[in-house]
Order: sequence, then structure tokens, then C-alpha cells
Amino acid sequence: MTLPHPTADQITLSNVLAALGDPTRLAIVGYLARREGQPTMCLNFTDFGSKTNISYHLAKLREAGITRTEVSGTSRLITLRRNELDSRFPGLLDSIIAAAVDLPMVKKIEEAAEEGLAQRDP
Amino acid sequence: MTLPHPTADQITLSNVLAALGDPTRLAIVGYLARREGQPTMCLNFTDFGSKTNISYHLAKLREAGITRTEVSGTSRLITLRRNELDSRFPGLLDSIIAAAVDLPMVKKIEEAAEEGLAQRDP
DNA sequence: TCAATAGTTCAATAAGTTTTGAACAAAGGA
DNA sequence: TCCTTTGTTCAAAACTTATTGAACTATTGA
Repeated sequence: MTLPHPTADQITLSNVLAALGDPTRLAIVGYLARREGQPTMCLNFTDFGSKTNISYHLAKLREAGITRTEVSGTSRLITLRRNELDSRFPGLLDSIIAAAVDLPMVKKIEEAAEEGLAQRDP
Repeated sequence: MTLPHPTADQITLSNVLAALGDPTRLAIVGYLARREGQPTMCLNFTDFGSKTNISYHLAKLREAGITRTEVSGTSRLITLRRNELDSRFPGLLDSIIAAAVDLPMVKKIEEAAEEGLAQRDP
């Protein structure tokens, strides 16, 4: 079972910016960037909101073409679509990530993870 | 009389992205970029919406720190805050503009302006 | 002074987004 | 098989944003 993702040329600037305009989703992207391509489970984001709410935001990011979601057992593994976004909008994601990794929200959950509460390696 | 603008360090990534996530505002920015720093009157944007509506969107852009609005007689002259945004979020505006100048909405009003209907030099 | 121009403000509405909890589904392990 | 884990879907509520028209202000030019 595969989830629907837009192809690279279906990704629009307007949709990408609208998706990243939400603070929760921007923090999710900042957190993913800190993990440098390491696939990440939805569970890792629960500090950003309720399970239902995270599910909603991750769907938005996927539909905008910002993340890729792969099903793996009972989990889903989320990654940033860096290469595709880079070729579609050169420099955009890099500049956003550079600022997003330092967002207070992102640092807060990084610290929580370091306390050993979150699974870092799914 | 001067309008309120955020200082460079009051500009947040989240606000900038939320402001540019709207198609009308993204088109306004694309159009401003095409004019390469030439101050532009609100009137020039009326193809994007009603006078009231443009006023609303221009206020959003100003409040997010994306544009500067200077009062000049009965008009207001709008410019992009390129330098400030560049130093705050290096590469961000460039990558957005690169895609925004080719937006269908922007091209459409550029053509209308070429027919001589809009004032190009306020 | 009067009228026109350029744009804002206000209140109302329409439209869209986010958040929530309850119920559900699918996979994996005991 | 049954329970747990991981996440989704649905409908409702809460909230935010966008759009409109009417009334307004401030400046300029006749």
C-alpha cells in the first residue's frame, strides 16, 4: 500500500509556501532536517501536537510535496523530498531549513529526544 | 505620516512563509520583482483584486516585513525589502522570486500593463 | 473652494483551516 | 488468537483568513 504523493512537476510554489506557513509544519520540517535524511516515525512528532493533529499536518506536508511517507509495518517513515524540491525550486528548501533548524519548537523537542524519551532509530 | 513596519529582527520565517503562501500575495511579490525595485503604486495591482482586497493583502505583506510602503501624496509606493530579507534569510527571497516571476497571474498583468493601461511610472 | 484621485477602515459574510475525541484498521508480537 | 502499537478517518467545533461594499480620509489640481 502506497500513499499518494504529487510528482515533482505537480509541486507548486504556492502550495509549498502555504504548507510551510504553519508553525507546526515548519517545526516538523526543521526537525526532519536535523535528522539529516534519517527516516522518522510520526510518533517522533507527538511533542508538536496530538496524534490526530500530527497526522493532519503530515498529510498536508505530503500533499504539498515536501515530505515522502513510506509505510513500514505499523509505522510510517517520513523523509524530506530534498532533491526533488531542490531541482524544482533551487535554493528554497536550503534557505528555509537554515532558519527552521534553530526554531525554539525544534530545539525543545530535540532536547526531549536527548533525554531518551523518543525513539531516534525506528 | 509613516506606516508601521517590523524591524529586520522582528521578521519571522513563519510570518514570511504564511504571507507568501497566499496566491494573490505571491503574485504581488512576483510583479514587484519584475519591476526591479521600481516603487509601485497600489493601483498597479488592481488586476489582482478589488481595491479593498489589495489594500488588505498589501497590509499583510508589509506587516510580515516583505514590503516597504512609503506615503507619497495620495499614493503609496511599494517596494520589496530585498536587502533586509536577504540578510535575515539568505537565499530565501531569491529562490521564491525566481519561481514567482513566471506565475501565470504575474504574466497576465504584465501583458495588461504593456497595453498601456497601467501606470508604469508613478 | 470643489471635485477627483488614491487608498483605508469598518462590519458583515463567505470560505477555509486547525484542533479535538471517538471509532476504526492493519501489522506484529506474546 | 488476542492484545498492543501505530497511525488513519470522520464529524463537529473553534478559529482564522479572505472578500465585499459602503463610508471615510487625505492630498492634489482646477
